[in-house]
Amino acid sequence: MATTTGTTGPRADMVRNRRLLLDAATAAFAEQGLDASMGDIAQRAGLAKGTVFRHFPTKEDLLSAIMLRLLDRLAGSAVRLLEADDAAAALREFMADGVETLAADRAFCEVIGRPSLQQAEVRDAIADLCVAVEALTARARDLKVIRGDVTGTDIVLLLGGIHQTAAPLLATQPQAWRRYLELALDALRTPHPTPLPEEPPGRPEVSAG
Amino acid sequence: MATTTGTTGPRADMVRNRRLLLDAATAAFAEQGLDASMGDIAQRAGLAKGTVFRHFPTKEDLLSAIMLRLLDRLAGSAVRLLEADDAAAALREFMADGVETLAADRAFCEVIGRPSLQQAEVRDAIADLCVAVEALTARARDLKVIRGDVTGTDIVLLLGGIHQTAAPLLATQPQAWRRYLELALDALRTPHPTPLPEEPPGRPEVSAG
DNA sequence: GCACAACGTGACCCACCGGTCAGGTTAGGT
DNA sequence: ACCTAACCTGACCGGTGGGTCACGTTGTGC
Repeated sequence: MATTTGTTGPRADMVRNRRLLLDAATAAFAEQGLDASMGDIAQRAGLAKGTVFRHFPTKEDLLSAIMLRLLDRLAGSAVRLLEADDAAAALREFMADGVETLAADRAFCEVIGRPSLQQAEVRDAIADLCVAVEALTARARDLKVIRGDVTGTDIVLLLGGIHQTAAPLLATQPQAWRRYLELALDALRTPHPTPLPEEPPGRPEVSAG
Repeated sequence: MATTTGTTGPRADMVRNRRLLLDAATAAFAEQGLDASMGDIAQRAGLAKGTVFRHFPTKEDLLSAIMLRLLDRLAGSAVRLLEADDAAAALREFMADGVETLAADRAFCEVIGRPSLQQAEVRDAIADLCVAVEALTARARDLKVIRGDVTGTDIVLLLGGIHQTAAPLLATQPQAWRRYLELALDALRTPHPTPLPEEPPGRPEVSAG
């Protein structure tokens, strides 16, 4: 009987190298976006290029693995915040977390903004995230702390928008996104707004006034 | 006496080719972003690669020329709208124009969001745009149709943010940006908001209540 | 219509990138 | 200690991109 599950699990160095690779790739993609090269990632991990391709057959596969990590983390954050007492504060905290995550990761921004770059798994993970956030949003909506015509998908999309608004200032004012997060929150709190055009996919239900 | 100005102006075919190049590059950059290649641009223009580099020594020079064109157009639009009767409608129209411009041009989005890609001329043109938009914004602010702590720079930055918010939906809902423009306008109209943190550069003056 | 400078051309250079593979290396069971 | 399969390695390949340059072509003033 092996020390790992069933039919002789993966070798120890492979597990270790996979971690090294994921960490190196996370850093490289975060800094350089999709332009990060496989060679550079291998070098950061202290491994040969071939090893990268043994673990991830294509660059897209590696990218997807990292995007899934991030998306899962955000979805987990949303689920955890569902238990918070203050629904408005929970939503704000989630959004701050999301925007900061985007600000720290160029590749994440690029992938989120362009579905054509997303593999099926990533699209699914984004959909899952929208569902989780919809729960968070619904609570705030029901308590009337945000307007009734905003969906979870809106919130997720806004993360990218808020970050992009502040992006040009990122180098000189790393905290500038806070300004535009507050602006967005003011929009969400608008008391008796004219309804927004075109519901986005995700939750076509509009809470009755 | 030459047919052109003073010291034997540029040759006729050069002027024509420059136009062809700018048009081809505009289209290529709009569709493919910064990944558009000089070879592709030459082909679109029906010219040889060498000709492109004769007119624009580097890819960045060509890119800058095109960004300047766009930025000038937007600044002109802002100045023109200063004469409109309805300040609020003028601001909305400017923003709609800006967001639509971004939605139609990938390279513009990429350059706007990353100052490290901007040559000095482009940065100056963006600053000029912010000044023009500040005039537009000041009118609306003075008439109290938008909150007092929003600057022209905010408006310019918001263009990128609004577009980015809708970007993931662009393929399936080309008009989705309208939803987020309305959301942004609601934020701008917030009556008695808590002041936003950290004024952006551009107009540190906050109109007195 | 001539002559020359300005301009256009496309083959060429080099660096880099994603991806492959034959052969050396090592972990881990016995 | 030893064997083997799993794993790592780095040289290698085809393709592409930005940029150059010697040469042919053409617009333009005289």
